[in-house]
Amino acid sequence: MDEQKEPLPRAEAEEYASWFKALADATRIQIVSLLARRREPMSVGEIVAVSGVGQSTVSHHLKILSEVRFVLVERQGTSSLYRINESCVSCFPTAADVVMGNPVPTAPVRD
Amino acid sequence: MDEQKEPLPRAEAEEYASWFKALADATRIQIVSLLARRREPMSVGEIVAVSGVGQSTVSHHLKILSEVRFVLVERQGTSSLYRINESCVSCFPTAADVVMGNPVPTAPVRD
DNA sequence: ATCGTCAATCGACGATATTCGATGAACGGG
DNA sequence: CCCGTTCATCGAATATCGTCGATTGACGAT
Repeated sequence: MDEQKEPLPRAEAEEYASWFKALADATRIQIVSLLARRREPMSVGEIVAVSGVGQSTVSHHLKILSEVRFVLVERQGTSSLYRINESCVSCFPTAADVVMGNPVPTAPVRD
Repeated sequence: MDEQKEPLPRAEAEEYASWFKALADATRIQIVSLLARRREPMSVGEIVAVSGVGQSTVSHHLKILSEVRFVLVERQGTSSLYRINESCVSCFPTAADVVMGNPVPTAPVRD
Protein backbone atom coordinates (compact mmCIF):
# COMPACT_ATOMS: atom_id res chain seq x y z
CA MET A 1 0.00 0.00 0.00
CA ASP A 2 0.93 3.61 -0.16
CA GLU A 3 2.26 3.70 3.37
CA GLN A 4 4.11 7.01 3.55
CA LYS A 5 6.92 5.94 5.86
CA GLU A 6 9.70 7.82 4.16
CA PRO A 7 10.55 11.33 5.26
CA LEU A 8 10.35 14.19 2.82
CA PRO A 9 13.42 13.94 0.56
CA ARG A 10 16.27 16.05 1.88
CA ALA A 11 16.49 18.10 -1.28
CA GLU A 12 12.88 19.21 -1.07
CA ALA A 13 13.22 19.95 2.62
CA GLU A 14 16.19 22.18 1.84
CA GLU A 15 14.22 24.06 -0.79
CA TYR A 16 11.41 24.67 1.65
CA ALA A 17 13.86 25.75 4.32
CA SER A 18 15.53 28.24 2.02
CA TRP A 19 12.21 30.00 1.56
CA PHE A 20 11.60 30.31 5.27
CA LYS A 21 15.22 31.27 5.92
CA ALA A 22 14.69 34.38 3.84
CA LEU A 23 12.17 35.69 6.37
CA ALA A 24 13.84 34.21 9.44
CA ASP A 25 15.60 37.41 10.41
CA ALA A 26 14.10 40.45 12.09
CA THR A 27 16.04 42.94 9.99
CA ARG A 28 14.87 41.36 6.77
CA ILE A 29 11.30 41.37 8.05
CA GLN A 30 11.65 45.08 8.71
CA ILE A 31 13.05 45.73 5.27
CA VAL A 32 10.34 43.75 3.56
CA SER A 33 7.52 45.42 5.44
CA LEU A 34 9.14 48.78 4.85
CA LEU A 35 9.23 48.22 1.11
CA ALA A 36 5.60 47.16 1.29
CA ARG A 37 4.45 50.26 3.17
CA ARG A 38 6.00 52.52 0.58
CA ARG A 39 4.34 51.64 -2.66
CA GLU A 40 7.17 52.96 -4.81
CA PRO A 41 10.67 51.47 -4.99
CA MET A 42 13.18 52.63 -2.41
CA SER A 43 16.87 53.29 -2.74
CA VAL A 44 19.35 51.65 -0.40
CA GLY A 45 20.07 54.99 1.18
CA GLU A 46 16.44 55.54 2.11
CA ILE A 47 16.24 52.12 3.67
CA VAL A 48 19.42 52.72 5.61
CA ALA A 49 18.08 56.03 6.88
CA VAL A 50 15.03 54.49 8.53
CA SER A 51 16.18 50.97 9.35
CA GLY A 52 18.82 51.84 11.90
CA VAL A 53 21.48 49.45 10.65
CA GLY A 54 24.59 50.08 8.60
CA GLN A 55 24.66 50.50 4.85
CA SER A 56 26.63 47.34 4.15
CA THR A 57 24.25 45.36 6.33
CA VAL A 58 21.22 46.61 4.44
CA SER A 59 22.93 45.84 1.16
CA HIS A 60 23.67 42.35 2.37
CA HIS A 61 20.07 41.64 3.36
CA LEU A 62 18.76 43.07 0.12
CA LYS A 63 21.01 40.66 -1.70
CA ILE A 64 19.60 37.73 0.24
CA LEU A 65 16.05 38.89 -0.39
CA SER A 66 16.67 39.34 -4.08
CA GLU A 67 18.31 35.93 -4.41
CA VAL A 68 14.98 34.35 -3.61
CA ARG A 69 13.38 37.03 -5.78
CA PHE A 70 11.43 38.33 -2.88
CA VAL A 71 12.49 41.84 -3.88
CA LEU A 72 13.40 43.12 -7.31
CA VAL A 73 16.15 45.60 -8.08
CA GLU A 74 16.35 48.18 -10.80
CA ARG A 75 19.51 50.16 -11.18
CA GLN A 76 18.94 53.84 -11.84
CA GLY A 77 22.01 55.98 -12.38
CA THR A 78 24.13 55.70 -9.28
CA SER A 79 21.45 54.28 -7.05
CA SER A 80 19.63 50.96 -6.84
CA LEU A 81 15.88 50.91 -6.45
CA TYR A 82 14.35 47.97 -4.65
CA ARG A 83 10.72 46.92 -4.58
CA ILE A 84 8.63 44.01 -3.43
CA ASN A 85 7.98 41.22 -5.89
CA GLU A 86 4.24 40.75 -5.52
CA SER A 87 4.12 37.44 -7.31
CA CYS A 88 6.74 36.09 -4.98
CA VAL A 89 4.77 37.18 -1.96
CA SER A 90 1.78 35.18 -3.10
CA CYS A 91 3.72 32.05 -3.97
CA PHE A 92 5.57 31.97 -0.67
CA PRO A 93 4.96 28.58 0.92
CA THR A 94 2.70 28.27 3.94
CA ALA A 95 2.99 25.88 6.85
CA ALA A 96 0.01 24.06 5.37
CA ASP A 97 1.99 23.50 2.18
CA VAL A 98 4.69 21.76 4.17
CA VAL A 99 2.25 19.68 6.15
CA MET A 100 0.18 18.66 3.14
CA GLY A 101 3.21 17.75 1.09
CA ASN A 102 2.57 20.29 -1.65
CA PRO A 103 5.34 20.75 -4.18
CA VAL A 104 7.87 23.40 -3.25
CA PRO A 105 7.06 26.61 -5.09
CA THR A 106 9.76 27.99 -7.34
CA ALA A 107 10.32 31.71 -7.43
CA PRO A 108 9.15 33.31 -10.65
CA VAL A 109 12.18 33.97 -12.80
CA ARG A 110 10.85 37.04 -14.52
CA ASP A 111 11.88 40.46 -13.35
CA MET B 1 -1.31 62.34 7.45
CA ASP B 2 -0.71 58.70 8.13
CA GLU B 3 2.53 58.55 6.25
CA GLN B 4 3.96 55.17 7.20
CA LYS B 5 7.63 56.12 7.34
CA GLU B 6 8.53 54.12 10.39
CA PRO B 7 9.79 50.61 9.98
CA LEU B 8 7.96 47.75 11.64
CA PRO B 9 8.85 47.87 15.34
CA ARG B 10 11.76 45.63 16.13
CA ALA B 11 9.78 43.60 18.65
CA GLU B 12 7.14 42.67 16.11
CA ALA B 13 9.76 41.88 13.52
CA GLU B 14 11.40 39.53 15.99
CA GLU B 15 8.12 37.76 16.64
CA TYR B 16 7.55 37.27 12.95
CA ALA B 17 11.08 36.05 12.51
CA SER B 18 10.74 33.50 15.29
CA TRP B 19 7.84 31.92 13.43
CA PHE B 20 9.79 31.58 10.22
CA LYS B 21 12.90 30.45 12.07
CA ALA B 22 10.98 27.40 13.24
CA LEU B 23 10.69 26.16 9.66
CA ALA B 24 14.02 27.52 8.46
CA ASP B 25 15.84 24.21 8.79
CA ALA B 26 15.65 21.20 6.52
CA THR B 27 15.62 18.68 9.35
CA ARG B 28 12.71 20.40 11.05
CA ILE B 29 10.84 20.50 7.75
CA GLN B 30 11.38 16.77 7.45
CA ILE B 31 10.17 16.13 10.99
CA VAL B 32 7.08 18.25 10.51
CA SER B 33 6.11 16.65 7.24
CA LEU B 34 6.81 13.24 8.74
CA LEU B 35 4.45 13.88 11.63
CA ALA B 36 1.87 15.05 9.13
CA ARG B 37 2.11 11.95 6.93
CA ARG B 38 1.50 9.70 9.90
CA ARG B 39 -1.84 10.68 11.26
CA GLU B 40 -1.12 9.32 14.72
CA PRO B 41 1.44 10.69 17.15
CA MET B 42 5.00 9.40 16.86
CA SER B 43 7.56 8.65 19.53
CA VAL B 44 11.01 10.18 19.41
CA GLY B 45 12.48 6.77 18.66
CA GLU B 46 10.33 6.32 15.59
CA ILE B 47 11.31 9.73 14.29
CA VAL B 48 14.98 8.99 14.90
CA ALA B 49 14.67 5.70 13.02
CA VAL B 50 13.50 7.31 9.80
CA SER B 51 15.04 10.77 9.96
CA GLY B 52 18.68 9.79 9.73
CA VAL B 53 19.95 12.10 12.47
CA GLY B 54 20.91 11.37 16.05
CA GLN B 55 18.51 11.08 18.96
CA SER B 56 19.67 14.21 20.72
CA THR B 57 19.36 16.17 17.52
CA VAL B 58 15.79 15.05 16.98
CA SER B 59 14.98 15.87 20.56
CA HIS B 60 16.47 19.31 20.12
CA HIS B 61 14.40 20.05 17.02
CA LEU B 62 11.24 18.76 18.63
CA LYS B 63 11.85 21.15 21.48
CA ILE B 64 12.15 24.08 19.08
CA LEU B 65 9.01 23.01 17.24
CA SER B 66 7.05 22.65 20.44
CA GLU B 67 8.20 26.01 21.77
CA VAL B 68 6.25 27.67 18.99
CA ARG B 69 3.52 25.05 19.60
CA PHE B 70 3.91 23.74 16.10
CA VAL B 71 3.95 20.24 17.56
CA LEU B 72 2.33 19.01 20.75
CA VAL B 73 3.80 16.46 23.11
CA GLU B 74 2.05 13.93 25.28
CA ARG B 75 4.13 11.88 27.64
CA GLN B 76 3.12 8.23 27.74
CA GLY B 77 5.00 6.04 30.18
CA THR B 78 8.65 6.18 29.22
CA SER B 79 8.14 7.65 25.79
CA SER B 80 6.99 11.00 24.44
CA LEU B 81 4.44 11.15 21.68
CA TYR B 82 4.58 14.09 19.31
CA ARG B 83 1.94 15.23 16.91
CA ILE B 84 1.21 18.19 14.67
CA ASN B 85 -0.77 21.07 16.12
CA GLU B 86 -3.33 21.65 13.40
CA SER B 87 -4.46 25.01 14.72
CA CYS B 88 -0.89 26.21 14.69
CA VAL B 89 -0.45 25.14 11.10
CA SER B 90 -3.35 27.31 10.04
CA CYS B 91 -2.31 30.36 12.04
CA PHE B 92 1.26 30.29 10.76
CA PRO B 93 2.00 33.66 9.21
CA THR B 94 2.32 34.02 5.46
CA ALA B 95 4.52 36.37 3.51
CA ALA B 96 1.39 38.32 2.70
CA ASP B 97 0.80 38.85 6.41
CA VAL B 98 4.21 40.44 6.71
CA VAL B 99 3.75 42.59 3.65
CA MET B 100 0.26 43.71 4.59
CA GLY B 101 1.23 44.55 8.15
CA ASN B 102 -1.13 42.07 9.74
CA PRO B 103 -0.68 41.54 13.46
CA VAL B 104 1.73 38.78 14.35
CA PRO B 105 -0.26 35.63 15.15
CA THR B 106 0.24 34.17 18.58
CA ALA B 107 0.41 30.43 18.94
CA PRO B 108 -2.65 28.95 20.60
CA VAL B 109 -1.80 28.29 24.21
CA ARG B 110 -3.99 25.27 24.66
CA ASP B 111 -2.44 21.81 24.54
C1' DA C 1 16.15 -3.34 44.03
C1' DT C 2 18.27 -3.80 39.66
C1' DC C 3 18.39 -3.54 34.94
C1' DG C 4 17.15 -1.93 30.35
C1' DT C 5 14.81 1.39 27.55
C1' DC C 6 13.55 5.93 26.25
C1' DA C 7 14.08 10.70 25.93
C1' DA C 8 15.90 15.25 27.70
C1' DT C 9 19.90 17.76 28.83
C1' DC C 10 24.84 19.02 28.79
C1' DG C 11 29.23 20.23 26.75
C1' DA C 12 31.75 20.74 22.77
C1' DC C 13 32.76 21.42 18.06
C1' DG C 14 32.33 23.11 13.38
C1' DA C 15 29.57 25.59 10.23
C1' DT C 16 26.66 29.67 9.17
C1' DA C 17 24.91 34.12 9.84
C1' DT C 18 24.82 38.85 11.21
C1' DT C 19 26.96 42.97 11.59
C1' DC C 20 30.39 46.44 11.05
C1' DG C 21 34.07 49.47 9.01
C1' DA C 22 36.88 50.04 5.11
C1' DT C 23 37.71 49.63 0.40
C1' DG C 24 36.41 49.77 -4.40
C1' DA C 25 33.69 50.58 -8.60
C1' DA C 26 30.21 53.07 -11.28
C1' DC C 27 28.06 57.16 -12.23
C1' DG C 28 26.78 62.28 -12.58
C1' DG C 29 27.93 67.09 -12.01
C1' DG C 30 30.94 70.92 -12.08
C1' DC D 1 39.13 65.59 -15.60
C1' DC D 2 38.32 65.48 -10.80
C1' DC D 3 35.15 65.06 -7.00
C1' DG D 4 31.22 63.59 -4.38
C1' DT D 5 27.55 60.36 -4.07
C1' DT D 6 25.76 55.76 -4.02
C1' DC D 7 25.99 51.16 -3.51
C1' DA D 8 28.37 46.48 -3.66
C1' DT D 9 32.00 43.79 -1.93
C1' DC D 10 35.71 42.42 1.19
C1' DG D 11 37.65 41.06 5.64
C1' DA D 12 37.09 40.40 10.30
C1' DA D 13 34.70 39.99 14.73
C1' DT D 14 31.01 38.09 17.01
C1' DA D 15 26.89 35.50 17.67
C1' DT D 16 23.83 31.95 16.60
C1' DC D 17 22.80 27.36 15.00
C1' DG D 18 23.01 22.30 13.99
C1' DT D 19 25.00 18.20 15.18
C1' DC D 20 27.10 14.75 17.92
C1' DG D 21 28.47 11.73 21.96
C1' DA D 22 27.97 11.17 26.74
C1' DT D 23 25.42 11.75 30.76
C1' DT D 24 21.33 12.01 33.45
C1' DG D 25 16.70 11.05 34.87
C1' DA D 26 12.33 8.75 34.59
C1' DC D 27 9.79 4.77 33.96
C1' DG D 28 8.49 -0.33 33.48
C1' DA D 29 9.55 -5.02 33.86
C1' DT D 30 11.81 -8.79 36.03
